[in-house]
Amino acid sequence: MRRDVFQAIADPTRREIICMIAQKPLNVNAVAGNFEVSRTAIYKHVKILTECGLIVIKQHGRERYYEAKLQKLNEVSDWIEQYRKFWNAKLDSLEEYLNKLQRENKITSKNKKHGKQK
Amino acid sequence: MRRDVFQAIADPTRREIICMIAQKPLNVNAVAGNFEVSRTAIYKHVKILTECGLIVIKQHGRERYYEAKLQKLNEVSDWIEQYRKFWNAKLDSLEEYLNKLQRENKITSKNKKHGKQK
DNA sequence: ATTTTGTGGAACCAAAAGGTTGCATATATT
DNA sequence: AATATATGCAACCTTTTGGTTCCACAAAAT
Repeated sequence: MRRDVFQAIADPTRREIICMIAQKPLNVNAVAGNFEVSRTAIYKHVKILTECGLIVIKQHGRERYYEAKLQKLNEVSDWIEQYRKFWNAKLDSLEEYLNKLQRENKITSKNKKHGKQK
Repeated sequence: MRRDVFQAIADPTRREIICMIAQKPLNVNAVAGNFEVSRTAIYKHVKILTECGLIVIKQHGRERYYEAKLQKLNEVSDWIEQYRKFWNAKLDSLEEYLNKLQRENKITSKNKKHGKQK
């Protein structure tokens, strides 16, 4: 039973749940009311989210409110950030290419001006 | 057969594969050589990664080199970024609290100065 | 020409994931 | 006290996932 943030956010339903309770804390029924699936199914998703620390539970009488605690998402964005330089490098060389095109275009424009100006 | 980036990076083996070929393009055997599992297992992981666009294949003779193409990871980091304000907000109020503590401490220090200066 | 190497993929399997119904229990409401 | 509501969770089912072995085929190497 692997339970890390990467796996937690892999499921679209769980991402929706995160979206909902990030706005304001809700209890299971309130969350389940917005889905087709049963309360138990939502309960299981929420359990996974609490087990990996993306949600905390605040009890009020018999009701339990789920609160988003999304700092753990940093694990994911940190992992992604280490690769950003790779695709930025690619984009940089694209930019360079475009600049080169532009320089060439300038020359062409000059030629045009000289050769075809009306 | 859902095939989105969130699900693709959920598996730790696939994240390792991404890490490896981000350094330099490799073929299946080279990748599989670094894992305990079979070539076929790696082949399947790579297939998933290509199907969601995180990897492209460059063929050289009978060899196929996998290249990382990680721009799609933006989908994930964009999703995370929309929530950063939530946990930053929490950090902000912590900072405010610390500032308040510091202000109170200043007053205490002043009192100390007045009362206990040598 | 024959053998070796690199690869894709079918067929199969066990475990995990995501769902359900049904029941127990604690807290509010009447 | 009796009823209604909010919740946790066991038991069960189906589909997906991650793995395997085995075979086919194309390109290199001998």
